[in-house]
This record gives sequence, C-alpha cells and structure tokens, in this order.
Amino acid sequence: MLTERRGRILQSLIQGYIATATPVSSATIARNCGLGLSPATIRAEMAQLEEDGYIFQPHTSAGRVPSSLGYRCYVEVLLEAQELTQEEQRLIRHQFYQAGKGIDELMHLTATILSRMLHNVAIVTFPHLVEPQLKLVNLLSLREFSALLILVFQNASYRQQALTLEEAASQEDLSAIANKLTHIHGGKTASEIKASKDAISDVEQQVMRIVLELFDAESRELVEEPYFDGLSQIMNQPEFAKGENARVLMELIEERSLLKAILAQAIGNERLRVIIGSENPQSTMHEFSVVLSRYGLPERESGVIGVVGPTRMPYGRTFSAVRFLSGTMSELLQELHE
Amino acid sequence: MLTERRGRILQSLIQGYIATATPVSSATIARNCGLGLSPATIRAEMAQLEEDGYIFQPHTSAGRVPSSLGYRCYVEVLLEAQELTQEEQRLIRHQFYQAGKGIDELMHLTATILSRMLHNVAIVTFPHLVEPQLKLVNLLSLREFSALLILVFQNASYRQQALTLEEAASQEDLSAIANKLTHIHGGKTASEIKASKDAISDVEQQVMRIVLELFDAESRELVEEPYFDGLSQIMNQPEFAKGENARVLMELIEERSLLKAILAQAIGNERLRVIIGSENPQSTMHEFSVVLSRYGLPERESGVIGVVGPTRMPYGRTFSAVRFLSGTMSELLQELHE
DNA sequence: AATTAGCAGTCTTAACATTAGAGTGCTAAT
DNA sequence: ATTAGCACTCTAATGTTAAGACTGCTAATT
Repeated sequence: MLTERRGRILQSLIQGYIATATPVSSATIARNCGLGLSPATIRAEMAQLEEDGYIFQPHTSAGRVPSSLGYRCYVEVLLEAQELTQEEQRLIRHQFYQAGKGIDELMHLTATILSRMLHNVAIVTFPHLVEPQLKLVNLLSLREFSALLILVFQNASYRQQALTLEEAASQEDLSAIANKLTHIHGGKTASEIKASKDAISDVEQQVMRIVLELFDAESRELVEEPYFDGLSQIMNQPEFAKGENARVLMELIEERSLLKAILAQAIGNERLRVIIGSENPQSTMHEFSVVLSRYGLPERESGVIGVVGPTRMPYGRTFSAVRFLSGTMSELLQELHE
Repeated sequence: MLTERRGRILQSLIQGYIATATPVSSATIARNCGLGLSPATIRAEMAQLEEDGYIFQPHTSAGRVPSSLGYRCYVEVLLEAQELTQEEQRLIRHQFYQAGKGIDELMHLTATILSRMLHNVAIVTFPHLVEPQLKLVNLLSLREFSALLILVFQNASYRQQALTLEEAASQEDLSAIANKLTHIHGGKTASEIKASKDAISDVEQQVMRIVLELFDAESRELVEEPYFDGLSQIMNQPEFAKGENARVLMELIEERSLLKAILAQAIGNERLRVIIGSENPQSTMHEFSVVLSRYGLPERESGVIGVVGPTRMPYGRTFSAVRFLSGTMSELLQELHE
C-alpha cells in the first residue's frame, strides 16, 4: 500500500533524482520533503517502497533510484499539473506566427521547439487521413515517357509521385486523362474507386494503379514518416556519456518500422500517452521513456507528436509542453483547412 | 623527405592502425611491412616520420598513430587503387535495378548501400539545377483561399509549395492563371523572368513572387537539403565509445548550415575530394574525415554524395565505393531525364 | 506505537603503491 | 647501414588502504 506519507517521500525522491541524476539518500529526502521527519524514519519507509518495487538501490551503500513502476506512480498520482507560463505560451505562439503556413514547416518548428525546451528528442509525424476522399487528379508532363502525378484530397492535403509512362504522352494527353479521372472519381473514397470498374485505357489504368497506391499510403498506415529533432540536445544528457545508449537511440531512429510501432501506441483525442522504461514491449527501449499525443482531428485526420528521452525525464514539464504543442498544432491544422 | 622506405613503413603503420584502432609498434610493422628489417631500424625511421609530422605517439610507451598529414600522404601517394569486385558491383546494380525510379528512392538507396558497406555515415543531397528553365506552372485549388503551386523545369525536376491566396479563386481561375503564366514564361530562366515586366493581376503577381522564390531555391544554393543514413553503423565504431564524438556528429547533422558548408567543398566532375581531420576548417570536425563526390552533370545538374567517419577510415574502400556509386547515380539520373 | 539517535556494517570511490609489460631511444657491435 | 641488446619511461592492471556515503538495526525517547 502506498500511504500518503510514502507517496510524499517517493515524490521527493523522484524530483531529486530527475534534478541531479544521482541516487537519492534518506538524508536528502529528509531535508527536502517537508515532512519534518528524520532520515531514520525516511529509511524505514524507503525500505517498504523498495519492497513494493517503486525504487531500488544500484548497490548497497548508495541512495535509491526510481524504478519504472515508481515513475508510473509519480506521473499517475503524485505529479501536480504544471502548465507552461503565459510568457512561454506567448513565445511559442509568436514563433508559429512568424513561420510560414506549410504543414512541413509547422512540423519542423514544433519538433525544434519541443526538443529545445525539453533537451530531448522530439518526433512529429505528418498528419494522415483516416478516410480520404479524392478531390482531383493532375498529371504534369516531365518527359516524353515520364510524368508527375498529383493527388489532391478533399481536405486540402496532397501527395505526388513521379511515374514512367508505358506509352508516350504530351501534356495535352495527360491533361485529358487527368480531367477524365477527376470527373469519374472526384469525391470518392478508396473503396468506392476500387468498386467502380469503368472501362478505361491502358495509360489510365496505369495511372489509377498509382492513385490507389497513394491512397493506401495516405490511409492505411497508422503512422506516417516521422520527422525528428534534438539528437544533439539529448547527447548532452549524462545518460549518454557512455555511448551505449546513443547506439540504441540511433537504431531506433533508423529502423523506421520500430519507431512506427512505438508511435502507433499514441491514442486518439487529446489524451497524453506515456510509456516508461520497461513498460515498453521493445526491450532495447527499457532505458527510455516516450511521451505521445495525437494532434489534429482524431477521427478524420491526425498525426503524432512525441518526445523520447531517458526514463529520468522532467515528466511534468514534458506533459505540459507536449499537450500545449499538440493543441497548437491541431488549431493550426484546422486553420489550414478552413 | 619521405623516402621510398619510410613511405612503406608509413603505409604499413596506417593499414595496421585502420585495422586495429590501436597505436602500432615498430615490432608489428617489422613483421608486416615486408621490408625484412628489424624493429630497431623501423624505430629509427619512425622517429624521422614523427619529426616530419606524419605520425605521433599518444604517450611515451605506446606505438605510433597517423596524423592528418600522415593520412593525407597515404591517400595521395601510398594508397594503391582497389576497385570493388565484380561481384560487389553486380550486387549494387541489382539493388538499383530492383528499386523504383524516383529520385528520392535513388538517394535513399545510395545512402543505405554506402553506409552499410563502410560502416560510416553516408550523405546524399538532392541534385540541383545550375540554370533552371521553366517548363510549366500549375496551380491546384486546395481550399477557397489556398492553392498548391507546382513548377516543372525543362529537365524534368519539379518543386511545389502550398500558398494562401489573397483573394478567393476557383480551380478554373487558377488553371487560367497557370496557363497564362506558362505561356508567358515557359522556357525562360530566372533572370529572364525577372526582366520581363508584363502587367499582370494581383493574384498573378503573388504567384510569380513564389515562383521566383522557388527558382532561387533550385539554383542559388550550391547544396540541397541532405539526406543521410548510417548513424547506427557509426555508433559501433570504437571512436564513439566515449560519447563525446557522438555529440559532435549530431550537432553537425542538425546544424544544417554547417553540414552544407562542408558539402559545398565538393568539386565538379567525377573527381573525389577528401578532407582529413584537422584539414577541415571547422575545428569540431578535427576528429572526422569526409569523402565527397559530385554526381550528375557537373555543369548542368548535380548533387553531392559523401561519407563521414572517424579519421581512421578505410580510405581505399571508401574511395572506390563513393566513386562507383557516384557514377551509378550519374547514369541513373541521366536515364531518368532521357 | 511511532519516531529517532546512534552505531555497526557494507559497499563505493579515490588515492596511492606496486608490478608487469609494451615500446621506445640509444649505443656499441656487426 | 643495420641490428642486438639494454636501460628507461610510461601505461595499464592489480592490490591496498582509507575515507565517506548510506543503510539497517536496536535501543532509547516521545
């Protein structure tokens, strides 16, 4: 049982550990926790906390360090909400105000702000559509046998891809094809397009194959190609002095499938999700915590925004920063489309 | 003066150091250099090599380690050319054959192959045009007040950007504008477009502002946004065990201006450029070497392909790999456009 | 019954000494 | 010109010791 008092002690211990990155002793807690107890009493409680798995000793004559369970408990019940100050919020808004309006720019800026604020790696994914509807198809001639295919979706997002044509086509030919396909399929979803079996020419069929592929890319994958920032920030953390953790982090980032698996754990709505150390099914991530939030319109179009860092992470501040930026991104995305 | 014999000794020393990452002793060299000399003689020569600045001792009772000058000398005169084997070349070509034809895919694949082969970080930049000519302008309506602007250049490369319109416009309006602008400016270069001062509408003027910006982006910057791969590879090198070097590398990669400054040193043609350790003006890069090559058509359209790693790098293999992939990329780019 | 002072006990860390060995530079012999 | 031989230096490994950090326990205190 985690009594009121043990909670306070755990809280003080975790705050101390987050601040100093060294095991925390009973004396330190006695000094800081504000309970007016002697180190001896704190020690008795710490023994219990250890037994319950909230904290542990790296070795005998050291202080205690929080376990994943300890952190979990901390973020769940002990952490008092701490929003960003008005000044901070103003500053962030100002940066967005100054920046361009492209979705890419927004993502990059968000990642940069987050990583600078928290000194950890920030990840932002491109927002994807849940059930995209085609607005129009366009084809631009690049060469005799190659063209650029652009899809615009109802909600104003778009995708493009270059393709090699099976037969030569001029810009006029391509425009005709594009107009025809837009006319036939405009307003449809992927499944509706697949259903309609109109007789069309070879080139048109080829184009439609790619169109459907792009549709799939837009809708099927839960998580889009992630953009990240803050690698140089996180390398300054004491956890990375050895270099072993650095290797794991690089592998995470370059092994996209792994990264996506982790990001996919972000749930809908504005709710924050946090995965602490050994809670992560991926064993290489046991030294790291991940804070995730969806942004956008959960049921229609959304991306993920997240922070990755050592388990010793300023959770309160991370939550408020991620929550705030997730909100800001959602607003801006909304604006972008209306 | 670097006599024939001292050269052989330096060569053996560098090969040894590259292979083992530990200082090389006179005995080791005597064993491997094939000169049939005793360690004592080697020692005398090594003393001279040290005096001339080719090698140095990390501390007294250690073997010698090559300096930047030593490596320079090695790559310049001592290194015997070693091409990739037929088998390796075949394997690489096969991978390109299997992959798609998009320029992005090509870049990613090249970076991946390079970093896997050399266990270092590979960097590939998007090819840019030296003097781009406009082929056509296209505008797609995203929302009432926002549109997607696409520029296609004569050589089949393209750029796009979303923009917010000053006044509402339908797809028909936009198509009309795009056609008009294409008609007026098709085939022109940036300077020609700037020169022509046709009276055009507000919206058209707005569009042209962006068009010129995109032109600038395509032609002005010597080096385009770089893509890189192999972070996890390089972290396995012994040089990164401490983590200090990891930080520097991350800073290089995230500080794009710095990275671009380094990549900009790539010279034209197929020639390789290598910057070794302290030769680099950037002092944070003194522990690293960079191997660069331009690919594409040097005077018309080209990008940079490069490898970054510790100064202790298998230069021979790196050169042949970069040279080969640079050639392959050039060919594929050519094909893509013809 | 809860708290705490006091203290013994454990373990880490730093500092220092010792040693083995790696590698050199020098010199005298070849 | 080369080399065997050796003294010398310095590192890295190992061991020793001492200081100090914390804890856990116990008996006294509130």
